[in-house]
Amino acid sequence: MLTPLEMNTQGRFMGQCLSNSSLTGLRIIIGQTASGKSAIASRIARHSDYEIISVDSMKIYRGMDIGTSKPNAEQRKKIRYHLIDIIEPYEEYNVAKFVSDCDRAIADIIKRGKKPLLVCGTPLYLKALLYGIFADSGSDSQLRAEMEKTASEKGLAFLYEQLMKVDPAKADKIHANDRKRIIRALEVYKITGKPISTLQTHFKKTELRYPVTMVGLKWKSEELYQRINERVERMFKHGLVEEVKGLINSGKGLGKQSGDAIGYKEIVRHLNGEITLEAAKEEVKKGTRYLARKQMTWFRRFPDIKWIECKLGDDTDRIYKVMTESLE
RNA sequence: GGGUAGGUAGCUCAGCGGUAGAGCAGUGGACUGAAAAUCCACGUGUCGCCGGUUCAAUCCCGGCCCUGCCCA
Repeated sequence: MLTPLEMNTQGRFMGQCLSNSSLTGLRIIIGQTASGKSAIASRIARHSDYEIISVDSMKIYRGMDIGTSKPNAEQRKKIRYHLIDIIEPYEEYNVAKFVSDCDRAIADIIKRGKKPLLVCGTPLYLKALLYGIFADSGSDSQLRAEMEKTASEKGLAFLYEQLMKVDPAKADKIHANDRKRIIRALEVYKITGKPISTLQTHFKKTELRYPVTMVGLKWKSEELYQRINERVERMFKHGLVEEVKGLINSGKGLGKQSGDAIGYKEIVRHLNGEITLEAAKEEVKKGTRYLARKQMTWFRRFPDIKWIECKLGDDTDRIYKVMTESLE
């Protein structure tokens, strides 16, 4: 039998590859930032044979603990977590790596007779896991740098025109100002000789790579924002600024991707003397609200999510009960 | 009680005799190898209330209510 990773390379559907014990599918908890999904997932895992897989583009970085709300040492003693602390902040990561890392983690958990429980805060990663992603091209940072240079010298429109020539279908789909997507599309064309639009076909499939059961925590935005504000206050109280200072002073510093993390980029600006601490805190709150909104635009498009309505002051036992029943 | 400044979008405020605008906040969407990234789009609100002047009032006049400040 092929491993999930091998099947992914071949771009084939592999849902049936899972053992019989998980026929109802991969259990996935989704929710906006600060929705409480991690806490409830931990509680579920503590009382059963689940292991948690983090589907999160920022929890992968070692040393970025407070700002990404990772599980604490106590929790990690009781529950096994995957795809947390897998690389250094100065290292690079991407969706495709996530898909293969996650496939491997799932297979490993199942092989040991346990059940994976995915907790998703980065919807793109989940989508790529479920639908697959083309495997013909990596990325080329030198090529990107050259194109960035061209863009600043001759204007982005110059690159967009190139894209219109080599891949009109893709050019049509993206906006002429969307620098990153224009550069990526040209990068793929230059590496593979194929238009990226002919490779990016997986998301249109109707069959998923895994059968799934998805449950989501849903909040009214005002109440979620209140939780966000409280959580950001807590992060600062618990030493987020010191954490960022520590990362910078370690010598290696933050990377291009990890340095974009909400809660980190704002504090870096504060430490550089650009903004006050109070302003940084407000920016972190604002950025987190923005993140929550963007997560929701993805979730709205995911099919078959069972939503659990949450309210401030809710009985957490009730949510736990509904959640465990939904995941059966 | 007297004086004074004001009451316009969720907030801070600008504005003008021809029924209104900015910043911030907020909202919707796109998204496949940087995604906590990148990009696109979205501004009707009793202009405090009642009356008057006027062809026409958010704007001018009068009264009232409310808020800040000053004086008693």
